Amino acid sequence: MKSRRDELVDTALRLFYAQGFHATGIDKVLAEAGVAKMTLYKHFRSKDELILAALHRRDEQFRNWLMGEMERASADPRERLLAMFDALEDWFEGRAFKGMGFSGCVFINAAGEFGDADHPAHRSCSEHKRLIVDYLAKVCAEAGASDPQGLAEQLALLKEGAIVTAQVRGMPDAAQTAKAMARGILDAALAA
Amino acid sequence: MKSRRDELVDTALRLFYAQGFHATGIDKVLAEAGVAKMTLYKHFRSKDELILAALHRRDEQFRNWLMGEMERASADPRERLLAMFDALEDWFEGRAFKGMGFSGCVFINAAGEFGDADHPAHRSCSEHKRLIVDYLAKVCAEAGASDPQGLAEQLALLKEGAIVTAQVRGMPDAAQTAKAMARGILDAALAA
DNA sequence: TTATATACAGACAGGTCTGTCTATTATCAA
DNA sequence: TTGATAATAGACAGACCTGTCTGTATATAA
Repeated sequence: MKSRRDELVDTALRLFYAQGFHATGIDKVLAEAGVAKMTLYKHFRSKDELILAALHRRDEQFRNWLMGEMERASADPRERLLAMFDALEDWFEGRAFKGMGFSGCVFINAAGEFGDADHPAHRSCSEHKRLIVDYLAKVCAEAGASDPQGLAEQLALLKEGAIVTAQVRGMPDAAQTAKAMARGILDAALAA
Repeated sequence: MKSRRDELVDTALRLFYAQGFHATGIDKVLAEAGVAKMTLYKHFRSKDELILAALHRRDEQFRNWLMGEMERASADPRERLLAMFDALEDWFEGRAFKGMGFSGCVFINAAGEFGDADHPAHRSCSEHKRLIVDYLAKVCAEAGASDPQGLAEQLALLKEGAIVTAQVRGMPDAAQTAKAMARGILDAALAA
């Protein structure tokens, strides 16, 4: 059973993601979560703290989902890396997270709203992206890449490009465009 | 000499870009521009209209800059395409637009704040990205690509990925990562 | 039962936001 | 000079924002 705190964080994440951080008021979160204001301020010191909690939840949720999809797709590291882009396509098409249609990457959105690189929310976004690159590098190493870090950076860059293209231009097929490019990169990098 | 309207649009663009759209109040724009409130509301019906005007100005400014840099770099279409990523690096390092440090792409940021794809601001962002792809496709055609549109989509995706990586993770060298990938793509696509 | 912790509803203060209004000043052309 | 245009400062309304406070209800555990 979900605690009131979880209820708040889940609702906040959903609204922040769909409508933005500054555009979403505390009262809207409270009304949708069915929670009293004092309950929020007992669990969090401020809206900023709620924002950080929502980003933290999303980090776990998203990485668990992505790694799960990749590992479910294949046992072969190279295929796992390519499977990332199929997972992205599911996400872009709205099939990945129930109750949350695709509105781009909440971390890219947050980095835009909290432009100062030293802002805690911005740092949290940077950290999320780094963790994903770390995971990709691990899989690249398993695939026998000579420069797993560099290869992971390239694949991550393709992922970001696909997300932005899907969101800003409404082109979910950007996932397959990126996948085709990834195939070329992997062919070159893993042709030992 | 700059008109009051231009003063407003330039100031608004600078503040919206650095601090976000919802986080930037009209009063801040007015104070920085040194313009009275009624002057703003004589030129624009609402803040939303000012936002659209700022995005429109940025569209012209950015595309003029990018196309200028590419055409200045070389007369060879293939080299022009690669020069895009050197221009991006200048931008990421803060050398491109005076008075405006790098805070990502204002269109990506706006699409995040105005998540609804039907919102006029979001549509304006989509349009900007499309115009850039169109230009890239033209240069790809000049380079003799068999599928200039498809190639342009790939290069644009690399560009978006580099921008996001540079902003969210503070890695301006993402431009060179993208350039290396672009070279591989172009080698394959233009190997007639 | 009694004590304790948790959550509730709702009012409230103090600030900020957009957009409107009035009244005044500056500019420039006929 | 006269008249028209444009911009000014600054008050204002009404809405919304975050965060605090009071007083009440509920549930759990000793």
